[in-house]
This record gives sequence, structure tokens and C-alpha cells, in this order.
Amino acid sequence: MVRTRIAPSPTGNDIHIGNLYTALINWAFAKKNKGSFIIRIEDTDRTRLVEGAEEKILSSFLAYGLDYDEGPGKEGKYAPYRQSERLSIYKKHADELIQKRAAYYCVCTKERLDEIRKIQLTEKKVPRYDKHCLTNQVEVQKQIKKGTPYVIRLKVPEHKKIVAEDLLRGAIEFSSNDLDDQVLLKSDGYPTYHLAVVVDDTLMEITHVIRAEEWLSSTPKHILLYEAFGWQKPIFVHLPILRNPDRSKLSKRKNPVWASWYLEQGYLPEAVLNYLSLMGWSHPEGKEIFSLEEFIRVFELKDIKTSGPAFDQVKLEWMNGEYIRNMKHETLNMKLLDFIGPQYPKELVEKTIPLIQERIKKLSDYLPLTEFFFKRPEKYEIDMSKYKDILKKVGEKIETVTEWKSKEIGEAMQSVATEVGMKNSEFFMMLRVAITGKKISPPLNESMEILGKEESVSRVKSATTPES
RNA sequence: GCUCUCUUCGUCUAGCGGCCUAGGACAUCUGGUUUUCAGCCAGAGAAUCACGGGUUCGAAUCCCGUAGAGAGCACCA
Repeated sequence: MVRTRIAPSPTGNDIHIGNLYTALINWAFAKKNKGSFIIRIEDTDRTRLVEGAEEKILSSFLAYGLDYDEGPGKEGKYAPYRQSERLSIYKKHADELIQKRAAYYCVCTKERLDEIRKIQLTEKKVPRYDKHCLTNQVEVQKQIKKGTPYVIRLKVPEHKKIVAEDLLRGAIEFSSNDLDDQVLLKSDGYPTYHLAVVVDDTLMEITHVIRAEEWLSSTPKHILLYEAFGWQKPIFVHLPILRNPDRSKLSKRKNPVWASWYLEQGYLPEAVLNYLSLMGWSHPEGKEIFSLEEFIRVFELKDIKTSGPAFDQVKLEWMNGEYIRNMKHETLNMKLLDFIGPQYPKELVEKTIPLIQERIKKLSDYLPLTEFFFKRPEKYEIDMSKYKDILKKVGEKIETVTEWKSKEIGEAMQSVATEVGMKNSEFFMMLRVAITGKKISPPLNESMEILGKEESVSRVKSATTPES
């Protein structure tokens, strides 16, 4: 039974898009193998905790359709799924490591730690804990009994070769000499990431640890822990890190990174996921657009490339446009109504769909393009005063149109254009602006048909004297 | 600085020893459709496969170096 997990920290506004990517792969792999996808909240850093972040993260996953089998609110037999509620478990395991002499107590102060780090840095050495407390554990334990705050550190053996097996990269060798005596249990009683992941992944029977490459270098520490506990290791898969256009790790300074931001911008969840699936992976038949179901079916974990791809917003936008264009009218109508809110008349929105479906790439493109349907233009992008007479003429002409359909409207207007001898391009631009206020708009005749005869005539006639 | 990872058009990628004078998609440019903008259709340019050595009859593909990029090096995850 395959069990995968995503382990977000509630330390930001929402899930990071890179995390959504990792979640997608974990989710898809679990689905593909009829396994379980678990969400575990890693809230062990009390200083960076953000109020409401957990709820936001959970709702974002659901909004993207990445449903989870176990997690907060869906307690399975491995509950709780919030690390802050598992403190006694970590404490017990940290104690076990002490028993096994794989870890030790440390009472060094922040000041002393800073001091040795400073010295090591000036000596151009890698900053590392000097094992000061390891050598006098008896004295340290006395101090702890007296109430001195303490941490528990991993006792990293010397000169030990540690081999991490990564599904995508093969065997990676590390030397224990390059590893620090990591803090496992902090003085506030909370575990650090390193202790918590190993304990939880094991207890929750996670079979495949699929995470971002930034964790690759701490994997040897985790291996040391698995070995100290005598536990079986999961399969490690380190996914490429998504990059900014400048190739640095995708960050909020240089890119919108919050998953919900894309939804707010009118990107469709399925389009975003489709785009994300193409990061480091490609469809065997070279397809670019495919459903999540298809992705689950054809994707293979081992086919993911390890080089870090740049997140290209332009291509995402194109893909979103493809999804919008391929959507049924009713579906788009529904999504649009939901996106723009209830203050817009349903029937009117529905009529505009055929005119704009090919023209918008995001749901947020809708209103700027169609606002003239809902209210008269307040200003005009070109000077209308010089067209006063012609507009009057057009107004009178279209007033006589009996069948108010785009074809008839067009013919009526064309006849005026021919009569006054104006170039079509200028003539229709004038009318377009009279009706919509803008030089760029959906097709004019069809728009006028939707607007209705009375309103259209009135707009044409009054274009030179805006009410505002 | 140390450790690890990565390196094919601007970007995402195909390629897994001969089918590659390197294919597709986005983007760009040109033409067509046209009452604007999109869309659609047609076409073009764009990678000496990071560089240098090997191995081989033959290398983008295998090996070794170099360079560049990225990540990690906290009582953060």
C-alpha cells in the first residue's frame, strides 16, 4: 500500500505554489497506486506560526481538487496529523535516542553558540557545534535537574559514509564529517523538523517521501535517525525546485507564489495543475493539455527530470486560455458568475459568453472586456465630438431596423458608412467607442444585439454628451 | 568557504550509441481571415546539444575533467 504525504508549515499566507507542485506529485502517485495521500501540518516552529494559515492551506488544497485521505479534520488511525499535538511522541523517541546513545543533552546558551560560530567563521571553517556538552554529560544532566533549559542533539558519528538512495538520482554519498550535531528536541519541548519527519513518516507508515530537492542535503541526518531507531527507510524522491525567471528558487519577491493568488486571478485549478505537471515531466505522446485523470494514468515518478525548471507565467496563461476556450458555454458561464459575484445579471452574462470565450485567458479578463454591457461608458477613448452629425444619422438609421439582429444591425450601419463616404475602419471604430467606450471590444454588431435596440440607439445618439 | 545536485532553442521539454543536417509547445516575427482585439490558419527565425578531453566504425546520448547555475550548511521548515 502506497502512502504519500505533503507536510506544509502554517508559516505563510497560504501554500506556496512550489508546495502545490510537490503535493500534486504526491497526490497523483498515491492515486495512481490506489494508495493514500496524507496531509500533515508541521507546526513546530512556534515563533513563525501564522494565525489562520492552516485553514487557508487546507482549503487551498481542496480548491485545487487535491483531496486528502487523512489529515486534520479527517482523522485516520494515525491521528493526530498536527505535529503540535504529537509532542509526547517526539519526547519519547528523543529519550529513546538518549538511551541508545545516539543523542545527547546540551545546555549551551545561544550566546555561546553564536560565539563559537563567529570564531569558526573567521577561521573560515564550516560553522558546526563543537560537541562541548557531549564530553560532560554527567555535569549537563545535573544542570538540567536544577532547571537549566536544554536541547537534545543528534550524536553524529565520525568518519562514517552515509549513502542516500534517491529514486531519481540513484545513490548519493555523504560523509558524516560534514554533518552537524543537529538539535532534535528544542528547549521549548517541540521537535525540530528532522526528528519530527522521521518519527512521523515511520509511525504514519509513509512509503514514499516525495519532497523538494532542498531537503536532499539533510537526508543523511534522517538516515542516521532511521538507523539509530532501527527503522526501515522509506523511498526518497527529491523533486526539482521551481525557479524564478532568474533561476533562483521560486520566491514571493520575484513571483506570485501563493496558490490562492492564481485562483483569485481567474486561473483554473485544472490548468494550473496541468501546467505544474509539465515541470520536469512531459507527456509520453508530447501532449501539453490533458486531464488530471490522464496525468495520473500516464505519469511515472521515475520520469521526472531533476533539473530545476523556471516557472513561466506566460505559458501558464496560454494554457489557461486553452482551458477556457475548450469549455462548454454553460461551464464557463457558471465559473464566471461565481468569479465576478452575484451583482451581475445572470441572463446578460450568459448572452455575452459566445462573444468573449475566445478572447479571455483568465476569468479576471472578463469584466474589463464587458463592463459596457452592465453600464454605459463614462468616458470615450477617442474624441467623439467631431462625429456628432454622423452619429445622429446612424442613430436614426438603426432606429428603423425592425429585426434587431446582428446581421441587420450591421447592414444598416454599413449603409450609412457608404452614404457618408467614410472609411469602414474609422466609421466602425467610432461606433465601437460610442457603444463600448473603448477601442478594443467584443464584436460590435453582436454586442449591440445583446444590448438591445433602445439602449444601442440611445448610446449612439448620446455618445457626444456623456452623462458624467 | 564546505557538501550535494543540475547543465538540449529566450522558456518548458523530446531524445536514453546510428532514425538528429536535433523534434514539439510557449514566446517572438511574417502572411492570411477581419468592423477593433482576440481566436483560427499558414510560414519563418531560434540550441556548433555549457566547454575540453577520451571510449567507439559512429556520441546530445557512455567515461573523466573544467566552467556555470541551483540548493543546503539554525533551538526554520
